[in-house]
Amino acid sequence: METNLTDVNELIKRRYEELEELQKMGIEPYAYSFDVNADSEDIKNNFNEDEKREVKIAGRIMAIRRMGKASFAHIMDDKGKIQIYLRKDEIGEQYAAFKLMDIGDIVGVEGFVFKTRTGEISVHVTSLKLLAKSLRPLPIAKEATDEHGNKIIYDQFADKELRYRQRYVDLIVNPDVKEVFITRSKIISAIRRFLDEQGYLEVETPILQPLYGGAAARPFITHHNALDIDLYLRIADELYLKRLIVGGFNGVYEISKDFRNEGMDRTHNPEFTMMELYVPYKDYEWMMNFVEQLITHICKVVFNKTEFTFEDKTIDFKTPWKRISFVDAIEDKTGVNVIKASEDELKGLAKNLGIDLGAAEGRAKLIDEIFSETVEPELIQPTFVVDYPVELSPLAKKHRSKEGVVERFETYVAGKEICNAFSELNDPIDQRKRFEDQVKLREAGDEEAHQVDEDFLRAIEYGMPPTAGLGVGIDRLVMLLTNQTSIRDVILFPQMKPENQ
RNA sequence: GGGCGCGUAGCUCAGUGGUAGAGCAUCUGCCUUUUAAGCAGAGGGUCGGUGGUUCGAAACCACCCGCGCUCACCA
Repeated sequence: METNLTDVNELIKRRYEELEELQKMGIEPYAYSFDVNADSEDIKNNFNEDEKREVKIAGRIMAIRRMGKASFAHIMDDKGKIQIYLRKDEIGEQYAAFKLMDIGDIVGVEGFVFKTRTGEISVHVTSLKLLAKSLRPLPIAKEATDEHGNKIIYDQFADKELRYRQRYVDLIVNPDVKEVFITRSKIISAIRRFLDEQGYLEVETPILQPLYGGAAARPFITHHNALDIDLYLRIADELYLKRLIVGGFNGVYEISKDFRNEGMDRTHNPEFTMMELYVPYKDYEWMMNFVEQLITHICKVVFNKTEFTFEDKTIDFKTPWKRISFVDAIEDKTGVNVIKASEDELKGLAKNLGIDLGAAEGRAKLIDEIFSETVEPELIQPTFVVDYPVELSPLAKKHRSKEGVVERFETYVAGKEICNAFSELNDPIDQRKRFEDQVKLREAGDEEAHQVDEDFLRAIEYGMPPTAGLGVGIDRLVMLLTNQTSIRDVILFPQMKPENQ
Protein backbone atom coordinates (compact mmCIF):
# COMPACT_ATOMS: atom_id res chain seq x y z
CA MET A 1 0.00 0.00 0.00
CA GLU A 2 2.92 2.30 0.79
CA THR A 3 4.02 4.76 -1.86
CA ASN A 4 7.09 6.09 -0.04
CA LEU A 5 10.20 5.56 -2.08
CA THR A 6 12.16 4.77 1.05
CA ASP A 7 10.56 1.41 1.61
CA VAL A 8 9.54 0.17 -1.81
CA ASN A 9 10.28 -3.45 -2.38
CA GLU A 10 12.79 -5.00 -4.77
CA LEU A 11 10.32 -5.34 -7.61
CA ILE A 12 9.42 -1.68 -7.53
CA LYS A 13 13.02 -0.59 -7.09
CA ARG A 14 13.93 -2.57 -10.19
CA ARG A 15 11.27 -0.75 -12.18
CA TYR A 16 12.59 2.65 -11.13
CA GLU A 17 16.01 1.51 -12.36
CA GLU A 18 14.55 0.44 -15.68
CA LEU A 19 12.83 3.79 -15.94
CA GLU A 20 16.18 5.56 -15.55
CA GLU A 21 17.87 3.30 -18.09
CA LEU A 22 15.12 4.03 -20.59
CA GLN A 23 15.54 7.75 -20.01
CA LYS A 24 19.28 7.40 -20.59
CA MET A 25 18.45 5.80 -23.95
CA GLY A 26 16.53 8.98 -24.76
CA ILE A 27 13.12 7.40 -24.31
CA GLU A 28 10.35 9.44 -22.70
CA PRO A 29 8.66 6.88 -20.43
CA TYR A 30 5.43 8.87 -20.21
CA ALA A 31 4.40 9.76 -23.73
CA TYR A 32 1.92 12.43 -24.76
CA SER A 33 -0.24 10.63 -27.29
CA PHE A 34 -0.42 7.73 -29.69
CA ASP A 35 -2.78 7.46 -32.62
CA VAL A 36 -4.57 4.14 -32.77
CA ASN A 37 -6.40 2.79 -35.80
CA ALA A 38 -7.49 -0.66 -34.64
CA ASP A 39 -8.22 -2.70 -31.54
CA SER A 40 -7.68 -6.30 -30.53
CA GLU A 41 -11.23 -7.37 -31.29
CA ASP A 42 -11.36 -5.73 -34.68
CA ILE A 43 -8.04 -7.33 -35.67
CA LYS A 44 -9.14 -10.81 -34.68
CA ASN A 45 -12.61 -10.48 -36.22
CA ASN A 46 -11.36 -9.16 -39.55
CA PHE A 47 -8.32 -11.30 -40.16
CA ASN A 48 -7.27 -12.05 -43.70
CA GLU A 49 -4.15 -14.14 -44.20
CA ASP A 50 -2.92 -12.48 -47.40
CA GLU A 51 -3.65 -8.89 -46.58
CA LYS A 52 -0.81 -8.23 -44.09
CA ARG A 53 -2.97 -5.48 -42.68
CA GLU A 54 -1.06 -2.57 -41.16
CA VAL A 55 -2.36 -1.60 -37.73
CA LYS A 56 -1.61 0.78 -34.89
CA ILE A 57 -2.77 -0.40 -31.51
CA ALA A 58 -2.10 0.50 -27.92
CA GLY A 59 -2.52 -1.34 -24.66
CA ARG A 60 -1.03 -2.75 -21.51
CA ILE A 61 1.53 -5.56 -21.62
CA MET A 62 -0.06 -8.55 -19.87
CA ALA A 63 2.43 -11.31 -20.67
CA ILE A 64 5.93 -11.55 -22.11
CA ARG A 65 7.71 -14.56 -23.53
CA ARG A 66 11.29 -13.64 -24.37
CA MET A 67 13.28 -15.98 -26.56
CA GLY A 68 16.57 -14.20 -26.96
CA LYS A 69 16.52 -12.22 -30.19
CA ALA A 70 12.75 -12.49 -30.59
CA SER A 71 9.87 -12.13 -28.17
CA PHE A 72 6.16 -12.58 -27.91
CA ALA A 73 3.95 -10.51 -25.66
CA HIS A 74 0.26 -10.05 -25.09
CA ILE A 75 -1.10 -6.56 -24.88
CA MET A 76 -4.56 -5.75 -23.61
CA ASP A 77 -6.71 -2.90 -24.83
CA ASP A 78 -10.30 -1.99 -24.04
CA LYS A 79 -11.59 -4.90 -26.10
CA GLY A 80 -9.30 -7.70 -24.95
CA LYS A 81 -5.87 -9.17 -25.54
CA ILE A 82 -3.81 -9.67 -28.65
CA GLN A 83 -0.38 -11.14 -29.16
CA ILE A 84 2.49 -9.13 -30.58
CA TYR A 85 5.73 -10.49 -32.06
CA LEU A 86 9.02 -8.60 -31.95
CA ARG A 87 12.36 -9.38 -33.57
CA LYS A 88 15.68 -7.76 -32.75
CA ASP A 89 16.83 -7.78 -36.38
CA GLU A 90 13.76 -5.78 -37.39
CA ILE A 91 13.33 -3.19 -34.64
CA GLY A 92 16.93 -2.87 -33.39
CA GLU A 93 17.20 -0.17 -30.71
CA GLN A 94 13.57 -0.62 -29.78
CA TYR A 95 14.28 -4.25 -28.97
CA ALA A 96 16.84 -3.12 -26.41
CA ALA A 97 14.22 -0.79 -24.95
CA PHE A 98 11.70 -3.63 -24.91
CA LYS A 99 14.07 -5.58 -22.68
CA LEU A 100 13.52 -2.84 -20.10
CA MET A 101 9.78 -3.10 -20.32
CA ASP A 102 7.61 -5.16 -18.02
CA ILE A 103 4.19 -6.64 -17.58
CA GLY A 104 1.98 -3.65 -16.80
CA ASP A 105 3.72 -1.17 -19.09
CA ILE A 106 1.51 0.59 -21.61
CA VAL A 107 2.82 0.57 -25.16
CA GLY A 108 1.86 1.68 -28.64
CA VAL A 109 2.55 -0.75 -31.44
CA GLU A 110 2.74 -0.48 -35.23
CA GLY A 111 2.90 -3.60 -37.31
CA PHE A 112 1.13 -6.01 -39.61
CA VAL A 113 -1.32 -8.72 -38.74
CA PHE A 114 -0.32 -12.36 -39.23
CA LYS A 115 -1.06 -15.78 -37.86
CA THR A 116 1.61 -17.70 -35.96
CA ARG A 117 2.66 -21.26 -36.60
CA THR A 118 0.42 -22.30 -33.72
CA GLY A 119 -2.51 -20.42 -35.18
CA GLU A 120 -2.80 -17.28 -33.05
CA ILE A 121 -3.68 -14.05 -34.82
CA SER A 122 -0.91 -11.62 -33.84
CA VAL A 123 0.71 -8.33 -34.74
CA HIS A 124 4.22 -8.48 -36.18
CA VAL A 125 5.77 -5.34 -34.73
CA THR A 126 7.58 -2.85 -36.95
CA SER A 127 7.69 -0.13 -34.29
CA LEU A 128 7.19 -0.15 -30.53
CA LYS A 129 6.71 2.94 -28.39
CA LEU A 130 6.55 3.08 -24.62
CA LEU A 131 3.54 5.15 -23.56
CA ALA A 132 3.61 4.70 -19.78
CA LYS A 133 6.07 2.82 -17.62
CA SER A 134 4.40 0.83 -14.84
CA LEU A 135 6.22 1.08 -11.52
CA ARG A 136 4.22 -1.48 -9.59
CA PRO A 137 4.01 -5.19 -10.31
CA LEU A 138 0.53 -6.29 -11.32
CA PRO A 139 -0.95 -9.32 -9.57
CA ILE A 140 -1.07 -10.99 -12.92
CA ALA A 141 -2.75 -14.33 -13.43
CA LYS A 142 -1.72 -16.88 -16.01
CA GLU A 143 -4.23 -18.41 -18.31
CA ALA A 144 -4.27 -21.69 -20.11
CA THR A 145 -6.80 -23.65 -22.06
CA ASP A 146 -7.33 -27.29 -21.18
CA GLU A 147 -8.00 -30.11 -23.65
CA HIS A 148 -11.74 -29.41 -23.51
CA GLY A 149 -11.25 -25.76 -24.46
CA ASN A 150 -12.04 -24.48 -20.96
CA LYS A 151 -10.09 -21.53 -19.69
CA ILE A 152 -8.01 -22.25 -16.61
CA ILE A 153 -6.72 -19.32 -14.61
CA TYR A 154 -3.74 -19.78 -12.34
CA ASP A 155 -3.06 -17.57 -9.35
CA GLN A 156 -6.04 -15.33 -10.00
CA PHE A 157 -6.05 -12.03 -8.10
CA ALA A 158 -8.71 -13.02 -5.60
CA ASP A 159 -8.25 -11.07 -2.37
CA LYS A 160 -11.58 -9.27 -2.11
CA GLU A 161 -10.26 -6.53 0.09
CA LEU A 162 -7.51 -5.62 -2.35
CA ARG A 163 -9.87 -5.97 -5.30
CA TYR A 164 -12.33 -3.47 -3.83
CA ARG A 165 -9.70 -1.07 -2.51
CA GLN A 166 -7.69 -1.14 -5.72
CA ARG A 167 -10.49 -1.55 -8.22
CA TYR A 168 -8.21 -0.23 -10.97
CA VAL A 169 -6.09 -3.35 -10.53
CA ASP A 170 -9.14 -5.59 -10.33
CA LEU A 171 -10.37 -4.17 -13.63
CA ILE A 172 -7.02 -4.77 -15.31
CA VAL A 173 -6.56 -8.36 -14.27
CA ASN A 174 -10.11 -9.69 -13.95
CA PRO A 175 -11.89 -9.13 -17.27
CA ASP A 176 -15.22 -10.44 -15.96
CA VAL A 177 -15.33 -7.55 -13.51
CA LYS A 178 -15.05 -5.03 -16.30
CA GLU A 179 -17.85 -6.81 -18.13
CA VAL A 180 -20.23 -6.40 -15.16
CA PHE A 181 -19.63 -2.66 -15.05
CA ILE A 182 -20.07 -2.28 -18.79
CA THR A 183 -23.39 -4.10 -18.43
CA ARG A 184 -24.35 -1.87 -15.52
CA SER A 185 -23.74 1.18 -17.67
CA LYS A 186 -25.78 -0.29 -20.53
CA ILE A 187 -28.69 -1.00 -18.18
CA ILE A 188 -28.70 2.58 -16.91
CA SER A 189 -28.54 4.07 -20.39
CA ALA A 190 -31.34 1.74 -21.54
CA ILE A 191 -33.50 3.00 -18.68
CA ARG A 192 -32.64 6.61 -19.42
CA ARG A 193 -33.34 6.29 -23.14
CA PHE A 194 -36.63 4.50 -22.48
CA LEU A 195 -37.81 7.20 -20.09
CA ASP A 196 -36.67 9.98 -22.42
CA GLU A 197 -38.53 8.37 -25.33
CA GLN A 198 -41.70 8.34 -23.24
CA GLY A 199 -41.27 12.08 -22.86
CA TYR A 200 -40.30 12.19 -19.21
CA LEU A 201 -37.89 14.88 -18.09
CA GLU A 202 -34.69 14.01 -16.29
CA VAL A 203 -34.21 16.43 -13.38
CA GLU A 204 -31.83 16.98 -10.50
CA THR A 205 -33.05 17.64 -6.97
CA PRO A 206 -31.07 18.49 -3.83
CA ILE A 207 -28.80 15.95 -2.19
CA LEU A 208 -28.29 18.33 0.73
CA GLN A 209 -31.66 18.71 2.41
CA PRO A 210 -32.76 20.58 5.54
CA LEU A 211 -35.36 17.86 6.12
CA TYR A 212 -35.07 14.32 4.80
CA GLY A 213 -37.95 12.10 3.80
CA GLY A 214 -39.49 9.81 1.23
CA ALA A 215 -38.35 6.60 2.88
CA ALA A 216 -37.91 5.00 6.27
CA ALA A 217 -34.20 5.25 7.02
CA ARG A 218 -31.59 7.00 9.11
CA PRO A 219 -29.71 9.80 7.35
CA PHE A 220 -26.17 11.12 7.18
CA ILE A 221 -25.82 14.54 8.73
CA THR A 222 -23.47 17.21 7.44
CA HIS A 223 -22.93 20.87 8.18
CA HIS A 224 -23.08 24.02 6.11
CA ASN A 225 -20.62 26.53 7.52
CA ALA A 226 -21.91 29.78 6.01
CA LEU A 227 -25.50 29.13 7.03
CA ASP A 228 -24.36 27.38 10.21
CA ILE A 229 -27.03 24.70 9.86
CA ASP A 230 -26.99 20.94 9.76
CA LEU A 231 -28.13 19.38 6.51
CA TYR A 232 -29.06 15.81 5.70
CA LEU A 233 -27.90 13.77 2.73
CA ARG A 234 -31.05 12.63 1.00
CA ILE A 235 -32.46 9.19 1.71
CA ALA A 236 -34.90 9.42 -1.24
CA ASP A 237 -35.82 11.83 -4.04
CA GLU A 238 -39.55 11.44 -3.65
CA LEU A 239 -40.70 14.61 -1.91
CA TYR A 240 -38.81 16.95 -4.24
CA LEU A 241 -39.90 15.13 -7.38
CA LYS A 242 -43.53 15.37 -6.30
CA ARG A 243 -43.07 19.12 -5.79
CA LEU A 244 -42.10 19.20 -9.47
CA ILE A 245 -45.31 17.39 -10.40
CA VAL A 246 -47.14 20.13 -8.50
CA GLY A 247 -45.10 22.55 -10.61
CA GLY A 248 -46.65 21.12 -13.75
CA PHE A 249 -44.06 18.87 -15.38
CA ASN A 250 -45.58 16.06 -17.36
CA GLY A 251 -43.51 13.30 -15.81
CA VAL A 252 -40.10 13.65 -14.16
CA TYR A 253 -37.40 11.18 -13.23
CA GLU A 254 -34.05 11.21 -11.48
CA ILE A 255 -31.28 8.60 -11.48
CA SER A 256 -28.95 9.40 -8.64
CA LYS A 257 -27.32 8.47 -5.38
CA ASP A 258 -29.23 8.21 -2.15
CA PHE A 259 -27.55 7.83 1.22
CA ARG A 260 -28.67 5.81 4.22
CA ASN A 261 -26.77 5.68 7.44
CA GLU A 262 -27.23 2.01 8.18
CA GLY A 263 -25.37 -1.26 8.25
CA MET A 264 -23.41 -2.60 5.29
CA ASP A 265 -23.74 -6.11 3.96
CA ARG A 266 -23.96 -7.88 0.67
CA THR A 267 -27.14 -6.01 -0.31
CA HIS A 268 -26.44 -2.64 1.33
CA ASN A 269 -23.93 0.09 0.55
CA PRO A 270 -24.28 3.44 2.37
CA GLU A 271 -24.60 5.25 -0.95
CA PHE A 272 -26.60 3.56 -3.68
CA THR A 273 -28.26 4.42 -6.95
CA MET A 274 -32.00 4.96 -7.22
CA MET A 275 -34.22 5.71 -10.14
CA GLU A 276 -37.43 7.48 -9.22
CA LEU A 277 -40.17 8.35 -11.69
CA TYR A 278 -43.39 10.35 -11.19
CA VAL A 279 -46.08 10.51 -13.85
CA PRO A 280 -49.15 12.73 -13.41
CA TYR A 281 -52.70 11.58 -14.16
CA LYS A 282 -51.70 7.92 -13.76
CA ASP A 283 -52.20 5.40 -10.97
CA TYR A 284 -50.40 2.31 -9.72
CA GLU A 285 -52.25 0.00 -12.11
CA TRP A 286 -50.78 1.96 -14.99
CA MET A 287 -47.39 1.88 -13.30
CA MET A 288 -47.42 -1.91 -13.02
CA ASN A 289 -47.77 -2.19 -16.77
CA PHE A 290 -45.08 0.44 -17.21
CA VAL A 291 -42.64 -1.50 -15.01
CA GLU A 292 -43.22 -4.63 -17.09
CA GLN A 293 -42.43 -2.64 -20.22
CA LEU A 294 -39.39 -0.96 -18.71
CA ILE A 295 -37.80 -4.17 -17.48
CA THR A 296 -38.55 -6.17 -20.62
CA HIS A 297 -37.10 -3.28 -22.63
CA ILE A 298 -33.85 -3.62 -20.67
CA CYS A 299 -33.87 -7.39 -21.20
CA LYS A 300 -34.28 -6.88 -24.90
CA VAL A 301 -31.85 -4.07 -25.66
CA VAL A 302 -29.08 -5.01 -23.22
CA PHE A 303 -29.33 -8.80 -23.12
CA ASN A 304 -31.63 -9.80 -25.97
CA LYS A 305 -33.26 -12.46 -23.79
CA THR A 306 -35.87 -12.74 -21.06
CA GLU A 307 -34.47 -15.71 -19.14
CA PHE A 308 -31.79 -15.09 -16.55
CA THR A 309 -29.89 -17.25 -14.12
CA PHE A 310 -29.55 -15.90 -10.61
CA GLU A 311 -27.67 -18.10 -8.17
CA ASP A 312 -29.37 -21.49 -8.67
CA LYS A 313 -32.62 -20.05 -10.00
CA THR A 314 -33.92 -19.42 -13.49
CA ILE A 315 -35.87 -16.18 -13.78
CA ASP A 316 -38.16 -15.47 -16.70
CA PHE A 317 -39.17 -11.85 -17.24
CA LYS A 318 -41.75 -12.69 -19.88
CA THR A 319 -44.91 -10.65 -19.25
CA PRO A 320 -47.50 -10.55 -17.82
CA TRP A 321 -46.09 -10.98 -14.34
CA LYS A 322 -48.05 -12.52 -11.51
CA ARG A 323 -49.99 -10.14 -9.23
CA ILE A 324 -50.84 -11.09 -5.66
CA SER A 325 -52.37 -9.15 -2.82
CA PHE A 326 -50.12 -8.43 0.14
CA VAL A 327 -52.83 -9.19 2.69
CA ASP A 328 -54.18 -12.29 0.92
CA ALA A 329 -50.69 -13.71 0.41
CA ILE A 330 -50.01 -13.56 4.15
CA GLU A 331 -53.45 -14.94 4.94
CA ASP A 332 -52.86 -17.87 2.57
CA LYS A 333 -49.63 -18.69 4.39
CA THR A 334 -50.73 -18.11 7.98
CA GLY A 335 -54.53 -17.97 8.11
CA VAL A 336 -54.28 -14.51 9.65
CA ASN A 337 -55.68 -11.35 8.10
CA VAL A 338 -53.13 -8.75 9.10
CA ILE A 339 -55.54 -5.86 8.57
CA LYS A 340 -58.18 -7.22 10.89
CA ALA A 341 -55.84 -8.76 13.45
CA SER A 342 -55.09 -6.91 16.69
CA GLU A 343 -51.52 -5.97 17.59
CA ASP A 344 -51.46 -8.79 20.17
CA GLU A 345 -52.56 -11.32 17.56
CA LEU A 346 -49.82 -10.07 15.24
CA LYS A 347 -47.25 -10.39 18.02
CA GLY A 348 -48.41 -13.94 18.69
CA LEU A 349 -48.12 -14.81 15.00
CA ALA A 350 -44.69 -13.25 14.72
CA LYS A 351 -43.52 -15.15 17.76
CA ASN A 352 -44.77 -18.44 16.32
CA LEU A 353 -42.82 -17.71 13.14
CA GLY A 354 -39.66 -17.30 15.20
CA ILE A 355 -39.38 -13.57 14.49
CA ASP A 356 -37.26 -11.75 17.02
CA LEU A 357 -39.49 -9.02 18.48
CA GLY A 358 -37.38 -6.00 19.30
CA ALA A 359 -38.63 -3.43 21.74
CA ALA A 360 -41.56 -1.19 20.68
CA GLU A 361 -42.39 -2.91 17.39
CA GLY A 362 -45.44 -1.21 15.95
CA ARG A 363 -48.10 -2.84 13.81
CA ALA A 364 -46.38 -1.74 10.64
CA LYS A 365 -43.06 -3.39 11.44
CA LEU A 366 -44.75 -6.54 12.68
CA ILE A 367 -46.69 -6.91 9.45
CA ASP A 368 -43.61 -6.18 7.38
CA GLU A 369 -41.66 -8.85 9.29
CA ILE A 370 -44.38 -11.43 8.89
CA PHE A 371 -44.44 -10.79 5.14
CA SER A 372 -40.64 -11.06 4.86
CA GLU A 373 -40.68 -14.31 6.77
CA THR A 374 -43.57 -16.07 5.04
CA VAL A 375 -44.21 -14.76 1.53
CA GLU A 376 -41.09 -12.98 0.29
CA PRO A 377 -38.70 -15.94 -0.04
CA GLU A 378 -41.10 -17.71 -2.39
CA LEU A 379 -41.43 -14.86 -4.88
CA ILE A 380 -38.88 -16.15 -7.37
CA GLN A 381 -40.48 -15.30 -10.71
CA PRO A 382 -41.31 -11.60 -11.21
CA THR A 383 -44.33 -10.85 -9.04
CA PHE A 384 -46.23 -7.70 -8.17
CA VAL A 385 -47.30 -7.64 -4.54
CA VAL A 386 -50.16 -5.16 -4.34
CA ASP A 387 -52.13 -3.19 -1.75
CA TYR A 388 -50.05 -2.68 1.37
CA PRO A 389 -51.36 -1.85 4.83
CA VAL A 390 -51.68 1.90 5.28
CA GLU A 391 -49.34 1.87 8.30
CA LEU A 392 -46.45 0.81 6.06
CA SER A 393 -46.95 3.53 3.48
CA PRO A 394 -47.30 7.11 4.74
CA LEU A 395 -46.95 8.63 1.24
CA ALA A 396 -49.31 6.35 -0.68
CA LYS A 397 -52.95 6.95 -1.50
CA LYS A 398 -55.73 5.05 0.22
CA HIS A 399 -57.12 2.22 -1.85
CA ARG A 400 -60.18 3.30 -3.82
CA SER A 401 -62.27 0.35 -2.57
CA LYS A 402 -60.42 -1.79 -0.02
CA GLU A 403 -60.34 -0.81 3.65
CA GLY A 404 -57.06 -0.45 5.53
CA VAL A 405 -54.71 -0.64 2.55
CA VAL A 406 -53.09 1.77 0.10
CA GLU A 407 -52.60 1.55 -3.66
CA ARG A 408 -49.03 0.39 -3.59
CA PHE A 409 -47.05 -2.39 -5.19
CA GLU A 410 -43.60 -3.83 -4.85
CA THR A 411 -42.02 -5.99 -7.50
CA TYR A 412 -40.20 -9.08 -6.28
CA VAL A 413 -37.75 -11.18 -8.23
CA ALA A 414 -35.64 -14.03 -6.83
CA GLY A 415 -37.07 -13.33 -3.39
CA LYS A 416 -35.84 -9.73 -3.49
CA GLU A 417 -37.61 -6.43 -3.89
CA ILE A 418 -36.52 -4.55 -7.00
CA CYS A 419 -39.04 -1.74 -7.05
CA ASN A 420 -41.63 0.06 -5.04
CA ALA A 421 -44.46 2.16 -6.43
CA PHE A 422 -47.77 3.71 -5.54
CA SER A 423 -50.62 5.93 -6.45
CA GLU A 424 -49.19 9.01 -4.77
CA LEU A 425 -51.10 10.53 -1.91
CA ASN A 426 -52.28 13.92 -3.18
CA ASP A 427 -54.84 14.70 -0.47
CA PRO A 428 -53.02 17.28 1.69
CA ILE A 429 -55.32 16.74 4.65
CA ASP A 430 -54.71 12.98 4.67
CA GLN A 431 -50.98 13.58 4.08
CA ARG A 432 -50.79 15.82 7.14
CA LYS A 433 -52.51 13.16 9.23
CA ARG A 434 -50.06 10.50 7.98
CA PHE A 435 -47.11 12.70 8.90
CA GLU A 436 -48.60 13.22 12.34
CA ASP A 437 -48.93 9.43 12.77
CA GLN A 438 -45.27 9.18 11.80
CA VAL A 439 -44.36 11.73 14.44
CA LYS A 440 -46.10 9.57 17.05
CA LEU A 441 -44.00 6.59 15.93
CA ARG A 442 -40.93 8.78 16.12
CA GLU A 443 -41.78 9.88 19.62
CA ALA A 444 -42.23 6.19 20.50
CA GLY A 445 -38.62 5.63 19.45
CA ASP A 446 -38.79 4.80 15.72
CA GLU A 447 -35.77 6.66 14.36
CA GLU A 448 -36.75 5.86 10.80
CA ALA A 449 -40.19 7.48 10.95
CA HIS A 450 -40.85 10.56 8.82
CA GLN A 451 -40.69 14.13 10.03
CA VAL A 452 -43.42 16.61 9.09
CA ASP A 453 -42.34 18.37 5.92
CA GLU A 454 -44.36 21.60 5.99
CA ASP A 455 -43.08 22.83 2.65
CA PHE A 456 -44.07 19.57 0.98
CA LEU A 457 -47.54 19.88 2.53
CA ARG A 458 -47.75 23.47 1.30
CA ALA A 459 -46.86 22.27 -2.20
CA ILE A 460 -49.60 19.68 -2.37
CA GLU A 461 -52.07 22.08 -0.80
CA TYR A 462 -51.72 24.05 -4.05
CA GLY A 463 -52.93 20.86 -5.70
CA MET A 464 -51.00 17.86 -7.06
CA PRO A 465 -52.60 15.90 -9.87
CA PRO A 466 -53.21 12.21 -9.28
CA THR A 467 -49.75 10.73 -9.83
CA ALA A 468 -48.11 7.35 -10.15
CA GLY A 469 -44.66 7.11 -8.55
CA LEU A 470 -41.92 4.48 -8.89
CA GLY A 471 -38.59 3.77 -7.24
CA VAL A 472 -36.11 1.23 -8.59
CA GLY A 473 -32.99 0.19 -6.72
CA ILE A 474 -30.52 0.20 -9.61
CA ASP A 475 -27.73 -1.67 -7.83
CA ARG A 476 -30.01 -4.54 -6.95
CA LEU A 477 -31.48 -4.66 -10.42
CA VAL A 478 -27.96 -4.88 -11.83
CA MET A 479 -27.09 -7.63 -9.34
CA LEU A 480 -30.09 -9.61 -10.49
CA LEU A 481 -29.42 -9.19 -14.20
CA THR A 482 -25.67 -9.87 -13.95
CA ASN A 483 -25.94 -12.69 -11.40
CA GLN A 484 -23.82 -11.00 -8.75
CA THR A 485 -24.61 -11.89 -5.15
CA SER A 486 -22.82 -8.96 -3.52
CA ILE A 487 -23.68 -5.29 -4.06
CA ARG A 488 -19.94 -4.60 -3.87
CA ASP A 489 -19.51 -6.41 -7.14
CA VAL A 490 -21.81 -3.96 -8.96
CA ILE A 491 -20.43 -0.76 -7.35
CA LEU A 492 -17.03 0.34 -8.68
CA PHE A 493 -15.81 1.76 -5.40
CA PRO A 494 -17.85 0.22 -2.57
CA GLN A 495 -17.58 1.79 0.85
CA MET A 496 -14.73 0.32 2.89
CA LYS A 497 -13.31 1.02 6.28
CA PRO A 498 -10.39 3.43 5.98
CA GLU A 499 -7.13 1.79 5.08
CA ASN A 500 -4.67 1.66 7.97
CA GLN A 501 -1.54 3.78 7.27
C1' G B 1 -23.86 -4.86 16.49
C1' G B 2 -23.74 -10.75 17.35
C1' G B 3 -21.67 -15.61 15.55
C1' C B 4 -18.06 -18.30 12.45
C1' G B 5 -13.62 -17.97 9.62
C1' C B 6 -9.24 -15.66 7.50
C1' G B 7 -4.44 -12.49 7.49
C1' U B 8 2.87 -16.23 5.73
C1' A B 9 7.28 -13.33 -0.62
C1' G B 10 4.41 -8.89 -5.74
C1' C B 11 0.17 -13.00 -6.68
C1' U B 12 -1.93 -17.97 -5.30
C1' C B 13 -1.02 -20.99 -1.25
C1' A B 14 1.63 -25.04 2.06
C1' G B 15 3.71 -24.98 6.81
C1' U B 16 0.26 -27.39 14.70
C1' G B 17 6.31 -25.40 19.37
C1' G B 18 12.79 -26.40 17.28
C1' U B 19 17.37 -23.33 10.67
C1' A B 20 10.56 -19.69 7.12
C1' G B 21 8.75 -23.04 2.09
C1' A B 22 6.47 -24.14 -3.17
C1' G B 23 4.49 -22.54 -7.98
C1' C B 24 3.99 -18.15 -10.73
C1' A B 25 6.23 -13.18 -10.93
C1' U B 26 11.42 -10.79 -10.48
C1' C B 27 16.92 -10.94 -11.56
C1' U B 28 21.44 -13.35 -14.40
C1' G B 29 22.92 -16.59 -18.60
C1' C B 30 21.28 -19.44 -23.23
C1' C B 31 17.39 -19.33 -26.77
C1' U B 32 14.50 -15.57 -33.98
C1' U B 33 6.87 -18.43 -34.49
C1' U B 34 6.28 -18.88 -28.44
C1' U B 35 1.82 -19.20 -25.53
C1' A B 36 1.05 -21.58 -17.89
C1' A B 37 7.38 -21.12 -23.69
C1' G B 38 11.78 -23.97 -22.19
C1' C B 39 16.72 -24.99 -19.77
C1' A B 40 20.47 -23.54 -15.86
C1' G B 41 21.29 -20.49 -11.68
C1' A B 42 20.10 -16.32 -8.04
C1' G B 43 17.65 -12.76 -4.99
C1' G B 44 13.28 -11.71 -2.31
C1' G B 45 9.83 -12.18 4.32
C1' U B 46 9.18 -7.20 11.00
C1' C B 47 4.73 -14.82 9.07
C1' G B 48 -1.33 -8.11 10.07
C1' G B 49 0.06 -5.35 15.03
C1' U B 50 1.00 -5.24 20.37
C1' G B 51 1.58 -7.84 24.73
C1' G B 52 1.90 -12.69 27.17
C1' U B 53 3.14 -18.19 27.92
C1' U B 54 7.82 -20.89 26.78
C1' C B 55 14.75 -22.41 26.94
C1' G B 56 12.52 -21.47 22.12
C1' A B 57 6.32 -18.77 18.85
C1' A B 58 4.46 -18.04 11.98
C1' A B 59 2.09 -21.77 15.15
C1' C B 60 -0.41 -21.49 21.84
C1' C B 61 -3.17 -17.32 24.85
C1' A B 62 -5.15 -12.10 25.27
C1' C B 63 -6.17 -7.57 23.11
C1' C B 64 -6.14 -4.52 18.76
C1' C B 65 -6.36 -3.66 13.22
C1' G B 66 -8.22 -5.23 8.52
C1' C B 67 -11.12 -8.58 5.47
C1' G B 68 -14.76 -12.41 4.21
C1' C B 69 -19.16 -15.28 5.27
C1' U B 70 -23.57 -15.30 8.18
C1' C B 71 -27.67 -13.41 11.46
C1' A B 72 -30.31 -9.04 12.85
C1' C B 73 -32.15 -3.88 10.40
C1' C B 74 -32.72 -1.43 5.92
C1' A B 75 -33.49 -0.61 -0.79
